[in-house]
Amino acid sequence: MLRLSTKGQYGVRAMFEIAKGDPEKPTNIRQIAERQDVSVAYLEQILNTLRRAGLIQSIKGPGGGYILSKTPSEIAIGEILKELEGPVAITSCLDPEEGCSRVETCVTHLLWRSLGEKIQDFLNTITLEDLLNEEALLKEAGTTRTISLTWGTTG
Amino acid sequence: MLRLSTKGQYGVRAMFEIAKGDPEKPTNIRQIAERQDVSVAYLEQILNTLRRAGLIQSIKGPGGGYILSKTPSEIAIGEILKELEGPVAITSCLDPEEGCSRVETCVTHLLWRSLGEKIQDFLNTITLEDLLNEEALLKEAGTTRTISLTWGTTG
DNA sequence: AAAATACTTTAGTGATTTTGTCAAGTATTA
DNA sequence: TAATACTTGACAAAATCACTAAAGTATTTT
Ligand code: FES
Ligand code: FES
Repeated sequence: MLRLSTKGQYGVRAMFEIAKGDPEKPTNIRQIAERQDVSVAYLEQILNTLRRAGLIQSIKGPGGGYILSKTPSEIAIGEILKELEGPVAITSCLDPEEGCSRVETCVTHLLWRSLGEKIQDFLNTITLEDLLNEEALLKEAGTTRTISLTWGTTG
Repeated sequence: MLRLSTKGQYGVRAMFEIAKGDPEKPTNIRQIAERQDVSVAYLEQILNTLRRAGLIQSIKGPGGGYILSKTPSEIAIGEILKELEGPVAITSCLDPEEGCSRVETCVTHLLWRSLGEKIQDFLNTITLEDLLNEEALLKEAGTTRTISLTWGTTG
């Protein structure tokens, strides 16, 4: 339950891949596609959305590609997902575009709203920089799984 | 994003409706359907799943219906959803039945896992009793929205 | 100017999932 | 034994997902 679409997943992975690159040298779409194992055509859609949202910039011509509009620490995962999948809305009742007449008296509504806010908070806290740091830790530890996540459950 | 299917939503609402009833007198399916505005046929599917999972018991014959197998405080929302929608799995990589070869080195995987665990923890903390208490508060406050949720975001 | 590179945009499509409905049961009790 | 009520499995319309395809626009190098 509560699955994220591939669009959101690929979007985050693509942003991560761009973040890993040199801020001066754009990462081109084929590199992203290859490293993250996603089709170029599908990535085009995704990166386009993210560019229109202002999260990345594109540079055309030979040697072109994509760069981040802000530093990795300023880009939260929640922002990326929001652009690709809209705001967190556990139920249609919570969707600004749909709504529900029961809202006023519905107890479960409060539950879903509360859960949604918790998720949103979490996603807005984690940034691309956190992912970069995490990868550094992963490599250090070799194949051993890192537990020292600042956003882990044990914390 | 991250929408719950209606099956899960209706399931929780149905369980709440049963929890509201007298533990001695079963709530019949038509009452649930009417009060929660869901079709009887669809509810049958849902309640059947929940019964097989042991969360509710059915009582046949005239005056029959459904009762909870445990007290409301012993039934977490997470249990209900798990039966109707399977475990939380933000990505297919996290699904026990699917998996992914990248798991070992994938940073985003750690992110989704962490988020999933947070959601799971939350859903396992809230019980039907919490919902009952919340409704009592709601009625007390009239149309004013209650903010005093123990599981609210204001903490 | 021309060619190469690379991003941009819009359509369309097959597979899958969701959201139910329908119909024919079985079990229990007044 | 009739009425009530739960049980089960099959099925289907609708929506969403996860892409693919193709033609276009912009920029830079030669
Ligand atoms: S059913 Fe829509 S708010 Fe509860
Ligand atoms: S893509 Fe499957 S674990 Fe990251």
